[in-house]
Amino acid sequence: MGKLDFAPIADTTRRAEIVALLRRAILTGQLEPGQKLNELRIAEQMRVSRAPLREAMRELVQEGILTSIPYAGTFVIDVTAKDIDDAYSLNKVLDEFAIELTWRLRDQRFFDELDRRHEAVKQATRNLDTTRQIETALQLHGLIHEWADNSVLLETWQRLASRLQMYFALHQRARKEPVPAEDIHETYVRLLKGSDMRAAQRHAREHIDLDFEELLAYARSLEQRASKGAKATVANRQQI
Amino acid sequence: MGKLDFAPIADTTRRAEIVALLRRAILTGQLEPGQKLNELRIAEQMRVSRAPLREAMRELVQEGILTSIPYAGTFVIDVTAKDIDDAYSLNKVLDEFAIELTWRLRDQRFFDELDRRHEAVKQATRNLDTTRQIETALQLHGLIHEWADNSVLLETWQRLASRLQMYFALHQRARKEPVPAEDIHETYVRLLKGSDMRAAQRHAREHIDLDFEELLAYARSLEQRASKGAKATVANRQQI
DNA sequence: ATCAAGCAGATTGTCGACAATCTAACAAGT
DNA sequence: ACTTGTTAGATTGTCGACAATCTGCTTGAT
Repeated sequence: MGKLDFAPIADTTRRAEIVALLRRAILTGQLEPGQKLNELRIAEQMRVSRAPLREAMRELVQEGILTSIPYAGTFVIDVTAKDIDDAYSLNKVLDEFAIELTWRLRDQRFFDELDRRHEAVKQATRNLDTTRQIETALQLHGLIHEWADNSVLLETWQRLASRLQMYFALHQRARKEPVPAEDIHETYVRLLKGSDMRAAQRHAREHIDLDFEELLAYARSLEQRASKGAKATVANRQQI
Repeated sequence: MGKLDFAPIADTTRRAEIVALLRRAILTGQLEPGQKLNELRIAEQMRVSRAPLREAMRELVQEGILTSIPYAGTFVIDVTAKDIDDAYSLNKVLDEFAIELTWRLRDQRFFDELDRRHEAVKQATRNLDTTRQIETALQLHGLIHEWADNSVLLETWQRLASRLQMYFALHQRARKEPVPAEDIHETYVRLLKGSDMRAAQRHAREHIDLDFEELLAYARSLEQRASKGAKATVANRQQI
């Protein structure tokens, strides 16, 4: 009997595929915040009945990237500057905790994986693939949460990462300029490889690694515009 | 125009009521960990079709208290000692963060609400209503998260609190002895009213306020038993 | 002109039935 | 005895249709 360990086979329900499709559409910004999801239309587009689609939407509502109002519809969550700020501040706390848990568990496999993900970010940056750049950067940051061996922390992080990805995608789509070429994750990776845990934690708490300041400024500017134009966000709601 | 603020009217979908019913059943321990939820049977019992029931179950899966295996069924999550430990250690981190955020926002209304919830715990304790005691204790601890004015933190706490409630309910049902009569929350409340934030945070991090040690010991004993009887947890799976 | 009542039209919520898949029991072969 | 096929039953996944609810427009009265 060989000691080969197989990976679990893929979920073969329509529901699971719909969840993946919708999540991707939302996180990449193809579905904009506030936008209403018309069940009939989406179901027809996907060649699927409404039952699995509705179940998928229920999952994404609980995942925090959709919101549902009975008999009115299901919408992509609206993003406010406060939401971003809240998410970011909690993120810092979780990072600090994850570093603490991960620290003594670091080994060669950890360092290798860290380099691998770091390299993926750099490659996406070189390719000017902004969507992938966001994705890989979050995966790089997610490693400490995966490695921390705390399932509840990991779940929490993944929920948070979904939103962060959405926020950044939103931001990237808004600004037309190319992404920064320099490597902003260099320090982060170096500290995680080092021997000073406190320094790594401090970096997580203090350093704006993911361009958050710019993201926040963008969100605030959006709200300025919205408050001037009365209920602009509502008016902008489109149907898919 | 009066400045009366109305509460949102109740959700009138079957789905929402089913979610509430199921959640209550799980958190009070009426549905045991590992137990399978038979859709047809539950739907008949609730006089509801499977569609809203399934949607409700999808929500609870994402909420983390149910788990689903395609074409096999949906089960109440299994509880391991590690799960409890993970949840508790994250809980401490979140508490510390919540205290930091709440601290400068404390006002008379906060203190009043703190006392009100504290009183509710004491009353449930006097009445020997263990289920309600757990519920009120978690509501007491939840106040700092509600007050912190960070929506992401609050969401995260609520997910965590669901699990904690489930764990404690499990424990309480197992031990036949009456609950402790003394008031273990006295110090917690006093520190939250005081002026030393660090002390309050230290208390949250160090003091075992919610009988966690005993809960952990119980969970570990369960696993001891399980490992002896091979796959006892699976064998014990009952249908509702 | 303003406002309430009421009437389509569209959309969400729910239902019952059917299809796909799993489980367990049994039979047959080695 | 042990594995491998087969089959019947039960359960989950999906579908199409109907009911409940909302939205916006029209109508009519003041």
